[in-house]
Order: sequence, then C-alpha cells, then structure tokens
Amino acid sequence: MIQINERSLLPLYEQIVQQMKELIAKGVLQEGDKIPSVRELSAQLLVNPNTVAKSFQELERQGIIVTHRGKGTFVAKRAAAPGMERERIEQLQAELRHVVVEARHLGISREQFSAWTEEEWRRFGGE
Amino acid sequence: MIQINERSLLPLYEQIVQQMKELIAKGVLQEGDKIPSVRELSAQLLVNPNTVAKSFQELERQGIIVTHRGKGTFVAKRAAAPGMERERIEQLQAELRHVVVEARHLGISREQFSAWTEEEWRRFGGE
Amino acid sequence: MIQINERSLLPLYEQIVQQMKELIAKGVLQEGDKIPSVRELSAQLLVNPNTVAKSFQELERQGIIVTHRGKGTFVAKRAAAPGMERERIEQLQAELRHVVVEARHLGISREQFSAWTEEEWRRFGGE
Amino acid sequence: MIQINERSLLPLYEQIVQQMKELIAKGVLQEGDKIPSVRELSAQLLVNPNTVAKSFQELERQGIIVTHRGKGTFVAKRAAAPGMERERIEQLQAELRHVVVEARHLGISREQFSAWTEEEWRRFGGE
DNA sequence: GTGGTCTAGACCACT
DNA sequence: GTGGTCTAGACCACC
Repeated sequence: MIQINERSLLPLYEQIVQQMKELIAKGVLQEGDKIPSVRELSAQLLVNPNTVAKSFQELERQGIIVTHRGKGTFVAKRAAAPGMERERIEQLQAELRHVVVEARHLGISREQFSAWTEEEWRRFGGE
Repeated sequence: MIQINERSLLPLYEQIVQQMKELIAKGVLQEGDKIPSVRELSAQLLVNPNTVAKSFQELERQGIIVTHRGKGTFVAKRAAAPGMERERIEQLQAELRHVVVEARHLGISREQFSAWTEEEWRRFGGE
Repeated sequence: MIQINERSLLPLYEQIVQQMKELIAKGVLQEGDKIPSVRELSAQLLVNPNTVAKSFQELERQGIIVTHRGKGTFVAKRAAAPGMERERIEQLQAELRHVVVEARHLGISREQFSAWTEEEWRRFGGE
Repeated sequence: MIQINERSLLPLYEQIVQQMKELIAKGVLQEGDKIPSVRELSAQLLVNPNTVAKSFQELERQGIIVTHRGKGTFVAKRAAAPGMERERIEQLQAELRHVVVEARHLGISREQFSAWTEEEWRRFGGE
C-alpha cells in the first residue's frame, strides 16, 4: 500500500509518515484499525525496522496512531490533538503559500490549479 | 526584502531561493532587473556568503536568474529551462497533495481551504 | 556535568534529557548558551552518538533547546511552548500525586516531605 | 476501584501496582483485608491474567501484600521489607527532584506547587 | 566541524 | 509476537 521512493529528497521515514496519513485521510485505514507491525512493514518496504519504527513514533506524537504494548499499533480516534493545532495550521498555510508561488512561477493558470485542488480534495474523503 | 528564519526546517539557502521567487512572482523584481551581489545580500541577511552563493547557483540552475561575469546577476527572461518543467510540475502536484492531506487531518473544511488558496493567489499579483 | 546510570530503569536518552533540563533549571546552562556537540557528549558519557542525538531531538521537541544546522545546539529562549502546556501540567500533577502516594507508603512525615521539596526547589534557581 | 489507562506510558502491571498502593494509602484497603483474586481482577479490568499476576508478584516483593496458598491474597501488616527502604527512599527523592525540575520548566510558582502538594497530601487520608 | 538519516543487528519489556 | 532501546558505523546536507 505504501510506495517508497529511494531517490526522493524526503527522508524515508517522512515518506512513510505522509503516506500513512494519506491512507487514513482516504479512509483505507479507519479509526481503530490495526496497522501492520514494524517488522511486517519493514520487510514489505525493504526498509530497516528502525526506520519504520521512527515513522510510527512520529505518527503517534502527532496523535494519528496509538500503540499498545505488545499488542500492536492502531489508528487513533480523532480529536486527539489538544491545543497545539494553531501552530500546525500556520505551518500548513505557509506550505500552501509556497505551493501557490511555485505554481505561478511555472505559469499554471488559476483554473488549472483549482482543478488540481478539487481532484486531490475529492481523492481524500469525498465530502 | 528577504526574511531569514533560523528556526525553520528549510535550509537557509532554500529560504532565500523561495523568497527570491516570491519577489519575482509578486513583480517586485522584474525581468532584467539587477539583483544585489552575494556580498551585499550576505551582509544584509547576516548569513554566510557561501550560503547566498549557493542560493544563486540554485536559482540560476532553475533558469530564474542569469549572471554576467563582471556585470552582476539579473532576473532572467521568462525562458525557463526546457525539459525539466514536467518534473517540477509533478513535484508541485505532490506538494499540493500533501497540503490537502494535512488540511484534512487538521479538520479544515473545503471552503476554508479554498478561501486560503484564493487569498494567496491574489496576494501574488492579481491576474 | 552529566552522570549516566547504566543500571537505572530510565532509558539512557531520558536520563540525558532530564539532567539537561536540571542543568538549565539550575542556571548552569543559560539561554543562548552553546551545548556540547553530539559527538563530544557521546565521547564524554561513553554513550553512542545516536543516543545523545535522540536526547537532543527530544529536548528540541519540548522547546528547551534549538539546533542550527552546521553550527550546533543552543539553549532556547523561554516561552517557546505554545498551547500544549495544559497537557503537560496535567501530567506533572499526576507525577506529583504518585510521589506523594509513595511517600505516605514509606511512612514519610508531612514535615519531612516539605523539607525535601524546599531543598529541591532551592537547588533549582533559588527564588 | 482500579482504572486502567491503555494509553499511558506506564506498563499495565505498574498501573495496577500503583493504584493498589493508593487504595491502601487511602485506607480503602486495610491491613489484613482480602484482595480480589487474579482471575476476578483480570475479568473486571479486562486485562490478561498474566498481567494481574505480575502486579501481585511485584506487590508481594515490596512487602505490600502476602499470599497464603489456597486462601487468597491479603494486605500485609506494615512490616515492609527491611533493608530496601533506603533504596526506595532515594528513588523517591530522585522522582521528587524530577517533578520539581519539570515544574520550573513549565513556569510553575513555588506557591502553586506547594498548594498542589498540600492538596494531594490531604487527598490520601487526612493525618 | 555540526546535526540528521539510515542500516544492521542485538537485547528487553509487555502481551 | 509486539514496539522500545541501544550500539556500531556509514553517508549526507549544511555552515
């Protein structure tokens, strides 16, 4: 389910984090679902177990998943994030700004950009 | 004109590259305009000259600026490097996807997201 | 300045985190001070560099220190923690409760406990 | 009477140990009282019997409870294991120090901290 | 020189 | 079996 791109600038563990979040946003993984174990995933992705473990720890820190000692790792119930949201929202806006600037630079039209946005938005959880 | 954030995850030279591009996107810097020298900028930003030089190399690689030996560095004509556009567009779409996924995880509504996009789009030169 | 106890139940990286915080609370390390590098500390403590690095990343996550690429790691300016404080304060109260329960179990008197508290409080930053 | 928190960092068996001690400190369980069996407790807490058994072993090791083969498990007389007290007191002081350091990092005032301590102290049996 | 990432492989605590 | 910790040693980006 997850594709690792060795040539990407993103660290492997970040790729896993992002794609895990995509799977959850898409609904492929739902609240309470069990996630493949560190060892399973590392074998499947041909990546070191430590790297997968790091991803899981980061996802847990973000309140996306929870781990139960000896049992495994599961998709968390929503609304875990307490108060630090504002900070993350600001970061998100900064990233959005960056994307817009890049788009204008590449000569993307407003319409094209909106179409892409709509497509991605539909892709992750309809609405 | 450029703001350096020491605490950002982005490398200093990347911050300079991005903000340079923003300045051009906004029209503050126009085709053919002369850009401050490496020494000037490094003094102004309190950043190592090597770092500024690296930014300029990157901008030149992307076809955003051109340097004329002994004369200085200038904003390039909207030629843009030929074949690598497709690659950069794909990267842009990947970034857009990432931003959308993050937004959904933070519980942002479709309307809110569109509003932000519009705001950013307007911000960089009305079109 | 830091003492590692191999026999402790606490992970090595946690011991480093805690003692670092103690040094800062005591004022031995002050805002803006440079912290020994990962390699220095790991050599000094006879601990793997990765372990020290993990401590630093945890301290940075808590807003206690900041790292500047290629320059080193420094004690952060206060007031970094944004909104997640409430959560941490609740955790602190839980720990305090635990300590009190343990104390009563060991037959410590109220006076003895207060004396210890006062001593520790004086130890870290007077007032 | 005992609340299990699956998401806590503490092992399940440690949570049981601590809360058992709290119940005794509060006087809910008194010297000589019979304690529910491993099976009863495990059914009630929805926890593996092995886990409960481990808690009981730990409590017995600390001299808090005693088991009489075929009769059941009981709250011990306040004998407490002889030599290991010093060790536990030292550990307690280390924990207290840690709590104080955390409090200072969170900007808690001396008065606030004292108030909390008093509250907790009162909470577990007025003395 | 600095910290960040990754691999390989080991041991431990918990279920 | 699960995740968490630690070591050893490598490579990389940044300054």
